[in-house]
Amino acid sequence: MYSDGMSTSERLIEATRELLWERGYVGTSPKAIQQRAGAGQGSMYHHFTGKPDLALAAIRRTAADLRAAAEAAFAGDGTAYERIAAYLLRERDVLRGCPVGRLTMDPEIIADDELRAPVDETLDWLRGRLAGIVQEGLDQGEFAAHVVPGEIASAVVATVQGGYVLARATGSPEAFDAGVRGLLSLLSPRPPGPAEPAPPSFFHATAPLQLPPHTRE
Amino acid sequence: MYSDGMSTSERLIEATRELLWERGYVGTSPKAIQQRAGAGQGSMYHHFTGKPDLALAAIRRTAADLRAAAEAAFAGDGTAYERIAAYLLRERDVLRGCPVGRLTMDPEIIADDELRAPVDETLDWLRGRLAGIVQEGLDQGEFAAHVVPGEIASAVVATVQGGYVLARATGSPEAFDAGVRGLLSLLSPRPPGPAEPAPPSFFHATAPLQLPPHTRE
DNA sequence: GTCTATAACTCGATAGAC
DNA sequence: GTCTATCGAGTTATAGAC
Repeated sequence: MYSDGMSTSERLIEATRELLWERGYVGTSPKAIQQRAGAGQGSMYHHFTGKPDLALAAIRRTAADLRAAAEAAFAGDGTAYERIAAYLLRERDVLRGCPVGRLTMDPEIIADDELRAPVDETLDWLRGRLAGIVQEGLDQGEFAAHVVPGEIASAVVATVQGGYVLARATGSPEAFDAGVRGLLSLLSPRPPGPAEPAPPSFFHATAPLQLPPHTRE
Repeated sequence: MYSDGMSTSERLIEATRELLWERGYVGTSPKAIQQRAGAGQGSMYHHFTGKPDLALAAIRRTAADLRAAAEAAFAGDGTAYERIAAYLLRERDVLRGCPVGRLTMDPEIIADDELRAPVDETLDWLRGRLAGIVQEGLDQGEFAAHVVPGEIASAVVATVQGGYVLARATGSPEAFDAGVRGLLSLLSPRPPGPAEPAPPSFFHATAPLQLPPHTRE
Protein backbone atom coordinates (compact mmCIF):
# COMPACT_ATOMS: atom_id res chain seq x y z
CA MET A 1 0.00 0.00 0.00
CA TYR A 2 1.57 3.24 -1.18
CA SER A 3 1.14 6.50 0.69
CA ASP A 4 4.11 8.46 -0.67
CA GLY A 5 4.14 11.57 -2.73
CA MET A 6 3.11 9.58 -5.79
CA SER A 7 0.04 10.61 -7.70
CA THR A 8 -2.87 8.21 -7.71
CA SER A 9 -2.22 7.13 -11.26
CA GLU A 10 1.45 6.51 -10.42
CA ARG A 11 0.45 4.41 -7.44
CA LEU A 12 -1.94 2.42 -9.61
CA ILE A 13 0.77 1.69 -12.15
CA GLU A 14 3.30 0.69 -9.51
CA ALA A 15 0.81 -1.55 -7.74
CA THR A 16 -0.05 -3.19 -11.06
CA ARG A 17 3.62 -3.76 -11.84
CA GLU A 18 4.11 -5.57 -8.55
CA LEU A 19 1.03 -7.69 -8.94
CA LEU A 20 1.77 -8.63 -12.55
CA TRP A 21 5.19 -9.78 -11.39
CA GLU A 22 3.85 -11.75 -8.45
CA ARG A 23 0.64 -13.17 -9.87
CA GLY A 24 0.53 -12.53 -13.63
CA TYR A 25 -2.27 -10.86 -15.55
CA VAL A 26 -4.88 -13.57 -15.07
CA GLY A 27 -4.14 -13.70 -11.36
CA THR A 28 -4.38 -9.96 -10.81
CA SER A 29 -7.76 -8.34 -10.12
CA PRO A 30 -8.64 -4.66 -10.30
CA LYS A 31 -9.70 -4.84 -6.69
CA ALA A 32 -6.28 -6.12 -5.62
CA ILE A 33 -4.65 -3.31 -7.57
CA GLN A 34 -6.87 -0.68 -5.96
CA GLN A 35 -6.20 -2.01 -2.49
CA ARG A 36 -2.43 -2.05 -2.97
CA ALA A 37 -2.50 1.42 -4.52
CA GLY A 38 -4.78 2.79 -1.84
CA ALA A 39 -7.24 3.99 -4.47
CA GLY A 40 -10.94 3.47 -5.00
CA GLN A 41 -12.75 1.97 -7.96
CA GLY A 42 -13.60 5.36 -9.31
CA SER A 43 -9.99 6.53 -9.36
CA MET A 44 -8.84 3.56 -11.34
CA TYR A 45 -11.55 3.91 -13.96
CA HIS A 46 -10.99 7.64 -14.12
CA HIS A 47 -7.31 7.28 -15.03
CA PHE A 48 -7.52 4.09 -17.09
CA THR A 49 -10.17 2.59 -19.31
CA GLY A 50 -9.89 -0.79 -17.58
CA LYS A 51 -7.58 -3.59 -16.55
CA PRO A 52 -5.91 -4.04 -19.97
CA ASP A 53 -5.15 -0.32 -20.28
CA LEU A 54 -3.58 -0.19 -16.84
CA ALA A 55 -1.65 -3.38 -17.45
CA LEU A 56 -0.26 -1.96 -20.67
CA ALA A 57 1.09 1.10 -18.85
CA ALA A 58 2.63 -1.15 -16.20
CA ILE A 59 4.18 -3.56 -18.69
CA ARG A 60 5.71 -0.75 -20.73
CA ARG A 61 7.37 0.69 -17.67
CA THR A 62 8.67 -2.68 -16.52
CA ALA A 63 10.03 -3.37 -20.00
CA ALA A 64 11.88 -0.05 -20.03
CA ASP A 65 13.39 -0.82 -16.61
CA LEU A 66 14.61 -4.23 -17.73
CA ARG A 67 16.16 -2.75 -20.83
CA ALA A 68 18.01 -0.15 -18.79
CA ALA A 69 19.31 -2.76 -16.37
CA ALA A 70 20.57 -4.94 -19.20
CA GLU A 71 22.16 -1.99 -20.95
CA ALA A 72 24.06 -1.16 -17.77
CA ALA A 73 25.63 -4.62 -17.85
CA PHE A 74 26.45 -4.38 -21.56
CA ALA A 75 27.92 -0.92 -21.37
CA GLY A 76 31.19 -1.97 -19.70
CA ASP A 77 34.38 -1.82 -21.71
CA GLY A 78 35.53 -5.40 -21.26
CA THR A 79 35.74 -8.13 -23.86
CA ALA A 80 32.60 -9.57 -25.41
CA TYR A 81 32.83 -12.55 -23.08
CA GLU A 82 33.16 -10.27 -20.07
CA ARG A 83 30.16 -8.17 -21.02
CA ILE A 84 28.02 -11.25 -21.63
CA ALA A 85 29.20 -12.64 -18.30
CA ALA A 86 28.36 -9.32 -16.63
CA TYR A 87 24.84 -9.57 -18.01
CA LEU A 88 24.42 -13.18 -16.92
CA LEU A 89 25.83 -12.54 -13.47
CA ARG A 90 24.09 -9.27 -12.72
CA GLU A 91 22.11 -9.19 -9.52
CA ARG A 92 18.62 -10.56 -9.90
CA ASP A 93 15.66 -11.41 -7.72
CA VAL A 94 15.94 -14.94 -9.03
CA LEU A 95 13.06 -16.44 -7.07
CA ARG A 96 10.65 -13.74 -8.20
CA GLY A 97 11.28 -14.64 -11.83
CA CYS A 98 11.57 -12.28 -14.77
CA PRO A 99 8.89 -9.55 -14.66
CA VAL A 100 8.80 -9.52 -18.47
CA GLY A 101 9.41 -13.15 -19.35
CA ARG A 102 6.79 -14.49 -17.00
CA LEU A 103 4.10 -12.63 -18.93
CA THR A 104 4.62 -15.00 -21.86
CA MET A 105 2.97 -17.77 -19.84
CA ASP A 106 -0.17 -15.71 -19.40
CA PRO A 107 -2.85 -16.75 -21.89
CA GLU A 108 -4.53 -13.34 -21.95
CA ILE A 109 -1.26 -11.51 -22.59
CA ILE A 110 -0.42 -13.80 -25.48
CA ALA A 111 -3.94 -13.50 -26.89
CA ASP A 112 -3.78 -9.69 -26.90
CA ASP A 113 -1.30 -8.30 -29.45
CA GLU A 114 -1.13 -4.93 -27.71
CA LEU A 115 -0.14 -6.50 -24.39
CA ARG A 116 2.26 -8.97 -25.99
CA ALA A 117 4.05 -6.33 -28.09
CA PRO A 118 6.19 -4.75 -25.34
CA VAL A 119 7.18 -8.22 -24.10
CA ASP A 120 8.16 -9.32 -27.59
CA GLU A 121 10.04 -6.11 -28.34
CA THR A 122 12.01 -6.24 -25.11
CA LEU A 123 13.21 -9.81 -25.53
CA ASP A 124 13.89 -9.13 -29.19
CA TRP A 125 15.97 -6.09 -28.37
CA LEU A 126 17.88 -8.13 -25.79
CA ARG A 127 18.70 -10.84 -28.29
CA GLY A 128 19.76 -8.32 -30.88
CA ARG A 129 22.00 -6.52 -28.42
CA LEU A 130 23.64 -9.77 -27.36
CA ALA A 131 24.06 -10.91 -30.95
CA GLY A 132 25.96 -7.71 -31.70
CA ILE A 133 28.30 -8.33 -28.79
CA VAL A 134 28.89 -11.92 -29.88
CA GLN A 135 29.72 -10.63 -33.36
CA GLU A 136 32.28 -8.26 -31.85
CA GLY A 137 33.77 -11.19 -29.98
CA LEU A 138 33.93 -13.20 -33.17
CA ASP A 139 35.68 -10.34 -34.94
CA GLN A 140 38.26 -10.33 -32.15
CA GLY A 141 38.75 -14.09 -32.38
CA GLU A 142 37.32 -14.54 -28.90
CA PHE A 143 34.91 -17.33 -29.83
CA ALA A 144 35.06 -20.43 -32.00
CA ALA A 145 34.61 -19.30 -35.60
CA HIS A 146 31.61 -21.54 -36.26
CA VAL A 147 29.25 -20.02 -33.69
CA VAL A 148 26.31 -17.96 -34.97
CA PRO A 149 25.72 -14.70 -33.07
CA GLY A 150 21.92 -14.87 -33.17
CA GLU A 151 21.98 -18.44 -31.90
CA ILE A 152 24.31 -17.70 -29.02
CA ALA A 153 22.22 -14.66 -28.12
CA SER A 154 19.08 -16.82 -28.03
CA ALA A 155 20.83 -19.41 -25.91
CA VAL A 156 21.98 -16.74 -23.46
CA VAL A 157 18.52 -15.23 -23.03
CA ALA A 158 16.92 -18.67 -22.87
CA THR A 159 19.35 -19.78 -20.17
CA VAL A 160 18.36 -16.80 -18.05
CA GLN A 161 14.64 -17.27 -18.61
CA GLY A 162 14.87 -21.00 -18.01
CA GLY A 163 17.09 -20.47 -15.00
CA TYR A 164 14.21 -18.68 -13.33
CA VAL A 165 12.02 -21.71 -13.97
CA LEU A 166 14.53 -24.06 -12.35
CA ALA A 167 15.05 -21.76 -9.39
CA ARG A 168 11.36 -21.37 -8.70
CA ALA A 169 10.78 -25.11 -9.04
CA THR A 170 13.42 -25.91 -6.43
CA GLY A 171 12.79 -22.87 -4.27
CA SER A 172 16.47 -21.88 -4.48
CA PRO A 173 18.55 -19.72 -6.86
CA GLU A 174 21.18 -22.47 -7.03
CA ALA A 175 19.97 -24.03 -10.26
CA PHE A 176 19.86 -20.61 -11.94
CA ASP A 177 23.51 -20.07 -11.05
CA ALA A 178 24.46 -23.56 -12.18
CA GLY A 179 22.91 -23.03 -15.60
CA VAL A 180 24.66 -19.68 -16.02
CA ARG A 181 27.99 -21.19 -15.01
CA GLY A 182 27.45 -24.06 -17.41
CA LEU A 183 26.75 -21.75 -20.32
CA LEU A 184 29.72 -19.54 -19.48
CA SER A 185 32.01 -22.55 -19.24
CA LEU A 186 30.99 -23.53 -22.78
CA LEU A 187 31.36 -20.00 -24.05
CA SER A 188 34.67 -19.35 -22.32
CA PRO A 189 37.59 -18.77 -24.69
CA ARG A 190 39.65 -21.17 -22.60
CA PRO A 191 39.17 -23.22 -19.42
CA PRO A 192 39.87 -21.48 -16.09
CA GLY A 193 42.61 -22.58 -13.76
CA PRO A 194 45.83 -21.25 -12.20
CA ALA A 195 48.08 -23.53 -14.30
CA GLU A 196 47.09 -21.66 -17.43
CA PRO A 197 49.94 -20.91 -19.87
CA ALA A 198 50.10 -17.32 -21.12
CA PRO A 199 48.36 -16.98 -24.48
CA PRO A 200 50.53 -16.20 -27.49
CA SER A 201 50.56 -12.49 -28.13
CA PHE A 202 48.87 -12.76 -31.53
CA PHE A 203 45.86 -14.46 -29.93
CA HIS A 204 43.20 -12.18 -28.57
CA ALA A 205 42.14 -14.42 -25.71
CA THR A 206 41.28 -12.85 -22.38
CA ALA A 207 40.93 -14.40 -18.98
CA PRO A 208 37.34 -15.38 -18.23
CA LEU A 209 35.63 -13.39 -15.52
CA GLN A 210 36.07 -14.87 -12.09
CA LEU A 211 32.66 -16.02 -10.86
CA PRO A 212 32.06 -13.92 -7.74
CA PRO A 213 30.60 -15.68 -4.68
CA HIS A 214 27.61 -13.45 -4.99
CA THR A 215 25.34 -12.50 -2.15
CA ARG A 216 22.00 -13.75 -3.42
CA GLU A 217 20.81 -17.11 -2.06
CA MET B 1 -15.43 -31.74 -24.31
CA TYR B 2 -14.83 -35.48 -23.90
CA SER B 3 -17.47 -38.05 -24.71
CA ASP B 4 -15.26 -41.16 -25.17
CA GLY B 5 -15.16 -44.30 -23.15
CA MET B 6 -13.33 -42.47 -20.37
CA SER B 7 -14.74 -42.53 -16.89
CA THR B 8 -15.89 -39.25 -15.45
CA SER B 9 -12.89 -38.99 -13.16
CA GLU B 10 -10.58 -39.67 -16.14
CA ARG B 11 -12.28 -36.96 -18.15
CA LEU B 12 -11.94 -34.53 -15.26
CA ILE B 13 -8.22 -35.23 -14.99
CA GLU B 14 -7.64 -34.87 -18.72
CA ALA B 15 -9.63 -31.66 -18.90
CA THR B 16 -7.64 -30.29 -15.99
CA ARG B 17 -4.36 -31.23 -17.64
CA GLU B 18 -5.32 -29.31 -20.76
CA LEU B 19 -6.48 -26.26 -18.87
CA LEU B 20 -3.43 -26.16 -16.60
CA TRP B 21 -1.27 -26.23 -19.71
CA GLU B 22 -3.25 -23.52 -21.48
CA ARG B 23 -4.14 -21.22 -18.60
CA GLY B 24 -2.21 -22.27 -15.50
CA TYR B 25 -3.67 -23.00 -12.08
CA VAL B 26 -4.81 -19.49 -11.24
CA GLY B 27 -6.44 -19.15 -14.64
CA THR B 28 -8.34 -22.42 -14.44
CA SER B 29 -11.74 -22.53 -12.74
CA PRO B 30 -13.65 -25.62 -11.60
CA LYS B 31 -16.48 -24.54 -13.84
CA ALA B 32 -14.23 -24.53 -16.91
CA ILE B 33 -12.95 -27.99 -15.98
CA GLN B 34 -16.45 -29.33 -15.57
CA GLN B 35 -17.57 -27.93 -18.89
CA ARG B 36 -14.60 -29.37 -20.78
CA ALA B 37 -15.02 -32.72 -19.06
CA GLY B 38 -18.75 -32.77 -19.62
CA ALA B 39 -19.37 -33.29 -15.92
CA GLY B 40 -21.45 -31.49 -13.33
CA GLN B 41 -20.36 -29.83 -10.11
CA GLY B 42 -21.46 -32.82 -8.09
CA SER B 43 -19.31 -35.25 -10.08
CA MET B 44 -16.20 -33.22 -9.59
CA TYR B 45 -16.65 -32.87 -5.85
CA HIS B 46 -17.56 -36.53 -5.57
CA HIS B 47 -14.29 -37.71 -7.14
CA PHE B 48 -12.00 -35.00 -5.79
CA THR B 49 -11.99 -32.95 -2.64
CA GLY B 50 -11.55 -29.69 -4.59
CA LYS B 51 -9.53 -27.86 -7.15
CA PRO B 52 -6.12 -28.52 -5.54
CA ASP B 53 -6.77 -32.26 -5.27
CA LEU B 54 -7.79 -32.50 -8.92
CA ALA B 55 -4.87 -30.36 -10.01
CA LEU B 56 -2.47 -32.62 -8.12
CA ALA B 57 -3.73 -35.69 -9.98
CA ALA B 58 -3.41 -33.82 -13.28
CA ILE B 59 0.08 -32.52 -12.57
CA ARG B 60 1.34 -35.96 -11.50
CA ARG B 61 0.14 -37.48 -14.73
CA THR B 62 1.64 -34.71 -16.85
CA ALA B 63 4.94 -35.06 -15.01
CA ALA B 64 5.03 -38.80 -15.66
CA ASP B 65 4.36 -38.19 -19.37
CA LEU B 66 7.15 -35.66 -19.65
CA ARG B 67 9.56 -38.00 -17.93
CA ALA B 68 8.68 -40.81 -20.31
CA ALA B 69 9.13 -38.57 -23.37
CA ALA B 70 12.54 -37.40 -22.15
CA GLU B 71 13.62 -40.92 -21.33
CA ALA B 72 12.75 -41.99 -24.89
CA ALA B 73 15.20 -39.39 -26.21
CA PHE B 74 17.92 -40.39 -23.74
CA ALA B 75 17.58 -44.12 -24.33
CA GLY B 76 19.26 -44.15 -27.75
CA ASP B 77 22.69 -45.75 -28.04
CA GLY B 78 24.55 -42.78 -29.55
CA THR B 79 27.26 -40.68 -27.99
CA ALA B 80 26.50 -38.40 -25.06
CA TYR B 81 26.36 -35.44 -27.42
CA GLU B 82 23.94 -37.27 -29.70
CA ARG B 83 21.62 -38.22 -26.87
CA ILE B 84 21.59 -34.67 -25.51
CA ALA B 85 20.94 -33.39 -29.02
CA ALA B 86 18.13 -35.91 -29.42
CA TYR B 87 16.55 -34.57 -26.24
CA LEU B 88 16.94 -30.95 -27.31
CA LEU B 89 15.63 -31.61 -30.82
CA ARG B 90 12.73 -33.87 -29.93
CA GLU B 91 9.36 -32.79 -31.25
CA ARG B 92 7.63 -30.29 -29.04
CA ASP B 93 4.55 -28.13 -29.11
CA VAL B 94 6.84 -25.15 -28.68
CA LEU B 95 4.19 -22.45 -28.71
CA ARG B 96 2.17 -24.20 -26.01
CA GLY B 97 5.12 -24.07 -23.65
CA CYS B 98 6.21 -26.73 -21.19
CA PRO B 99 3.23 -28.23 -19.32
CA VAL B 100 5.42 -28.74 -16.25
CA GLY B 101 7.74 -25.72 -16.39
CA ARG B 102 4.95 -23.20 -16.85
CA LEU B 103 3.52 -24.18 -13.48
CA THR B 104 6.52 -22.58 -11.78
CA MET B 105 5.17 -19.15 -12.74
CA ASP B 106 1.93 -19.83 -10.93
CA PRO B 107 1.89 -18.20 -7.48
CA GLU B 108 -0.52 -20.73 -5.99
CA ILE B 109 1.50 -23.71 -7.22
CA ILE B 110 4.68 -22.29 -5.72
CA ALA B 111 2.92 -21.45 -2.46
CA ASP B 112 1.63 -25.02 -2.06
CA ASP B 113 4.39 -27.56 -1.37
CA GLU B 114 2.23 -30.48 -2.42
CA LEU B 115 1.52 -28.97 -5.83
CA ARG B 116 5.10 -27.80 -6.33
CA ALA B 117 6.65 -31.16 -5.40
CA PRO B 118 5.93 -33.04 -8.65
CA VAL B 119 7.18 -30.07 -10.67
CA ASP B 120 10.37 -29.87 -8.65
CA GLU B 121 10.97 -33.62 -8.77
CA THR B 122 10.47 -33.80 -12.53
CA LEU B 123 12.91 -31.02 -13.37
CA ASP B 124 15.32 -32.38 -10.80
CA TRP B 125 15.18 -35.84 -12.30
CA LEU B 126 15.74 -34.34 -15.74
CA ARG B 127 18.84 -32.46 -14.61
CA GLY B 128 20.20 -35.53 -12.87
CA ARG B 129 19.64 -37.69 -15.93
CA LEU B 130 21.39 -35.16 -18.17
CA ALA B 131 24.26 -34.74 -15.73
CA GLY B 132 24.86 -38.48 -15.86
CA ILE B 133 25.01 -38.39 -19.65
CA VAL B 134 27.43 -35.46 -19.60
CA GLN B 135 29.60 -37.41 -17.18
CA GLU B 136 29.64 -40.34 -19.62
CA GLY B 137 30.67 -37.95 -22.37
CA LEU B 138 33.45 -36.57 -20.19
CA ASP B 139 34.68 -40.10 -19.49
CA GLN B 140 34.82 -40.69 -23.23
CA GLY B 141 36.70 -37.44 -23.82
CA GLU B 142 33.76 -36.03 -25.77
CA PHE B 143 33.66 -32.70 -23.94
CA ALA B 144 36.19 -30.17 -22.72
CA ALA B 145 37.63 -31.50 -19.48
CA HIS B 146 36.74 -28.43 -17.44
CA VAL B 147 32.95 -28.64 -17.85
CA VAL B 148 30.87 -29.60 -14.81
CA PRO B 149 28.11 -32.13 -15.53
CA GLY B 150 25.53 -30.58 -13.21
CA GLU B 151 26.13 -27.15 -14.69
CA ILE B 152 25.80 -28.34 -18.28
CA ALA B 153 22.65 -30.23 -17.34
CA SER B 154 21.15 -27.08 -15.80
CA ALA B 155 22.09 -25.06 -18.87
CA VAL B 156 20.43 -27.61 -21.15
CA VAL B 157 17.17 -27.68 -19.21
CA ALA B 158 17.21 -23.89 -18.83
CA THR B 159 17.73 -23.42 -22.56
CA VAL B 160 14.65 -25.50 -23.26
CA GLN B 161 12.52 -23.78 -20.64
CA GLY B 162 13.70 -20.35 -21.73
CA GLY B 163 13.27 -21.28 -25.36
CA TYR B 164 9.56 -21.64 -24.72
CA VAL B 165 9.52 -18.11 -23.31
CA LEU B 166 11.20 -16.68 -26.40
CA ALA B 167 8.95 -18.61 -28.75
CA ARG B 168 5.76 -17.51 -27.03
CA ALA B 169 6.92 -13.90 -26.91
CA THR B 170 7.55 -13.81 -30.66
CA GLY B 171 4.68 -16.10 -31.58
CA SER B 172 7.04 -18.38 -33.49
CA PRO B 173 9.16 -21.44 -32.59
CA GLU B 174 12.13 -19.91 -34.39
CA ALA B 175 13.80 -18.46 -31.30
CA PHE B 176 13.46 -21.77 -29.48
CA ASP B 177 15.30 -23.51 -32.29
CA ALA B 178 17.95 -20.80 -32.42
CA GLY B 179 18.70 -21.17 -28.71
CA VAL B 180 18.96 -24.93 -29.00
CA ARG B 181 21.28 -24.66 -32.00
CA GLY B 182 23.39 -22.14 -30.15
CA LEU B 183 23.79 -24.37 -27.13
CA LEU B 184 24.57 -27.40 -29.29
CA SER B 185 27.17 -25.44 -31.24
CA LEU B 186 28.93 -24.63 -27.97
CA LEU B 187 28.66 -28.17 -26.73
CA SER B 188 29.73 -29.76 -29.99
CA PRO B 189 33.02 -31.69 -29.82
CA ARG B 190 34.09 -29.94 -33.02
CA PRO B 191 32.57 -27.48 -35.49
CA PRO B 192 30.41 -28.87 -38.30
CA GLY B 193 31.28 -28.52 -41.97
CA PRO B 194 32.20 -30.68 -44.94
CA ALA B 195 35.87 -29.57 -44.95
CA GLU B 196 36.42 -31.34 -41.65
CA PRO B 197 39.70 -33.29 -41.37
CA ALA B 198 39.35 -36.82 -40.04
CA PRO B 199 40.04 -36.91 -36.29
CA PRO B 200 43.16 -38.75 -35.18
CA SER B 201 42.29 -42.31 -34.21
CA PHE B 202 43.25 -41.82 -30.56
CA PHE B 203 40.70 -39.02 -30.18
CA HIS B 204 37.18 -40.05 -29.25
CA ALA B 205 35.44 -37.32 -31.16
CA THR B 206 32.24 -38.09 -33.01
CA ALA B 207 30.44 -36.16 -35.70
CA PRO B 208 27.80 -33.85 -34.27
CA LEU B 209 24.22 -34.68 -35.13
CA GLN B 210 23.05 -33.01 -38.29
CA LEU B 211 20.31 -30.56 -37.35
CA PRO B 212 17.26 -31.78 -39.27
CA PRO B 213 15.05 -29.18 -40.99
CA HIS B 214 12.26 -30.24 -38.69
CA THR B 215 8.59 -29.94 -39.46
CA ARG B 216 7.43 -27.72 -36.63
CA GLU B 217 7.13 -24.03 -37.46
C1' DG C 1 -10.57 13.50 -9.12
C1' DT C 2 -12.43 10.62 -5.84
C1' DC C 3 -16.07 8.33 -3.57
C1' DT C 4 -20.08 4.95 -2.89
C1' DA C 5 -23.80 2.19 -4.97
C1' DT C 6 -25.20 -1.08 -7.77
C1' DA C 7 -25.19 -4.46 -11.60
C1' DA C 8 -24.64 -8.95 -13.66
C1' DC C 9 -21.66 -12.39 -13.37
C1' DT C 10 -18.25 -15.92 -11.84
C1' DC C 11 -15.61 -18.09 -7.93
C1' DG C 12 -14.87 -22.36 -5.17
C1' DA C 13 -17.58 -25.01 -2.43
C1' DT C 14 -21.67 -27.36 0.25
C1' DA C 15 -26.32 -29.55 0.65
C1' DG C 16 -29.37 -32.56 -0.45
C1' DA C 17 -32.63 -34.66 -3.96
C1' DC C 18 -32.59 -38.46 -7.18
C1' DG D 1 -22.54 -41.23 -8.98
C1' DT D 2 -24.70 -37.44 -10.82
C1' DC D 3 -27.75 -33.69 -10.68
C1' DT D 4 -29.61 -28.91 -9.30
C1' DA D 5 -29.94 -25.33 -5.80
C1' DT D 6 -27.81 -22.30 -3.06
C1' DC D 7 -24.01 -19.86 -0.60
C1' DG D 8 -21.01 -15.78 0.44
C1' DA D 9 -17.37 -13.68 -1.63
C1' DG D 10 -15.10 -11.74 -5.44
C1' DT D 11 -14.93 -9.95 -10.53
C1' DT D 12 -15.08 -6.22 -13.99
C1' DA D 13 -17.25 -2.78 -14.71
C1' DT D 14 -21.03 1.60 -14.97
C1' DA D 15 -23.59 5.46 -12.78
C1' DG D 16 -23.87 9.23 -10.41
C1' DA D 17 -23.17 11.93 -5.98
C1' DC D 18 -19.72 14.96 -3.97
